[in-house]
Amino acid sequence: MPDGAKGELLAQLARVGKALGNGTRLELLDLLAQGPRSVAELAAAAHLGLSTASAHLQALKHAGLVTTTRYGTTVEYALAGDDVAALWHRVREVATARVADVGRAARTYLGPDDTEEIGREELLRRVADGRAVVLDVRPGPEFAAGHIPGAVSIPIDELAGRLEEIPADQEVVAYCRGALCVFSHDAVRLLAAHGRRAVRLTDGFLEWRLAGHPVAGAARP
Amino acid sequence: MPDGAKGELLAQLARVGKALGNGTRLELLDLLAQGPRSVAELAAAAHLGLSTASAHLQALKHAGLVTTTRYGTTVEYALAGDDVAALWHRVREVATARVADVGRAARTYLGPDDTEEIGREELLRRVADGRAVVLDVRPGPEFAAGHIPGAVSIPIDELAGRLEEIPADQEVVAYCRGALCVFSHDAVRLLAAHGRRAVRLTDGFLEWRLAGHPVAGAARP
DNA sequence: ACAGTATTCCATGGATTCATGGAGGAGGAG
DNA sequence: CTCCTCCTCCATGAATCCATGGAATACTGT
Repeated sequence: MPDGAKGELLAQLARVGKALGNGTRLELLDLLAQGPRSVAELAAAAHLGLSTASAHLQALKHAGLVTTTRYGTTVEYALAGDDVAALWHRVREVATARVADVGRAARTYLGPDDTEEIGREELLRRVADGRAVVLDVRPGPEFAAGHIPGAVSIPIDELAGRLEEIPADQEVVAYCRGALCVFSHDAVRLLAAHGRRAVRLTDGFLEWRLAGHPVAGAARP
Repeated sequence: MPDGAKGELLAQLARVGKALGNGTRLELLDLLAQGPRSVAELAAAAHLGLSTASAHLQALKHAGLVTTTRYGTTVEYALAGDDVAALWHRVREVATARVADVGRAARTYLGPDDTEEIGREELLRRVADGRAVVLDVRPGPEFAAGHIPGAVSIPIDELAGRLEEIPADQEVVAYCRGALCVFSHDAVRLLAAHGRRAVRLTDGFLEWRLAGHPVAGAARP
């Protein structure tokens, strides 16, 4: 890399890349793609120490990928914009398509390919027909920060104990955070094991939002 | 970042980010976005030692962003696909929009904002009207690997000595690699200094190709 | 087989990144 | 003012990354 103005420009661009070059930061970015969260919440959700989470969040902020807002004593981090969400989505897409080990790791993490998936348009069609109910299995705060209009929220942790809340005469379309999120896979398996007809959305809420579909409940206090 | 399957998946995804986290690699990626090149060519174009260039190219390959093909004794590196070009474009877009220092470094590198720019559609319109001639000021090999149909190739280094090759009765639309490439800025300034009416394409060939416009001369032997 | 060219491999020292625990600072409630 | 909560800053040692020059490898042409 040359010194001088060009080198300086490239070095600045590389800051964005560096921010994406750490699994912990990617996990935080993935959480933030679902909605704004405080440092403590993010640390808990990602099973990180507070210092560690804070440091990584500041690295993301320094790279311009997230912004902060102070509410009293808590600091809320949020994605800097939908272009950042699109960047994160593109990274996953390229990695999935181009790195064989990513496909392997994804299969290990998501489990066997035994669940049926449908696209966003097919979901809309089935809901319009009254054939399907949409089930959001993400943790409660993420549902609250925004979800597919009409979806029912039952976090995956509580699903086993709340099966009777789901109307028995319709099929279920479960979704979660995005293409590499395990919750919807687990939900479909759990529902199928209880004799319910269930499929999952191919990707998740991030892709739904990026595709420009309407979002419910995204108000900020 | 948790251990286990999820941590493994995130670590794999981070490999793509790490590959983007170094200015030298970004420069190589930017060159490869213009077309396939050998190691020696890339090293020369980026002013790198051969060992250094080779090591970085292998890092990009390990992250799945580029592929290699052997032709006799030379190894040709190429972008793994247009999804990688789109990723690189998105990184620049986010960095430009979100990191103040990038905007500053870009202005320093590209020079004062004294050149008129037009979009791709406007370029097509002016060419269709016979009002404008399109000038490709990238180095010869990049023009050969693909260019805007009908464009004339005069590398920026040779432009000062080849001004008479450009028809005097039309205005010039100069373009180069992409949004952060300095050649077209320099070309417009040079032409204007010689009394020619010249504007530049807002971005460059990378964006032209990604937008799905036709490309000439991209044949591979 | 031999010489020549293009590329990769390897060893090295210096710089950067990382996780972590404890101190420090900012704001709110009493 | 004082405690309390939430978060940031700081120091540290281990791990990783980086540029570089010289040796080793792969292939071509003779």
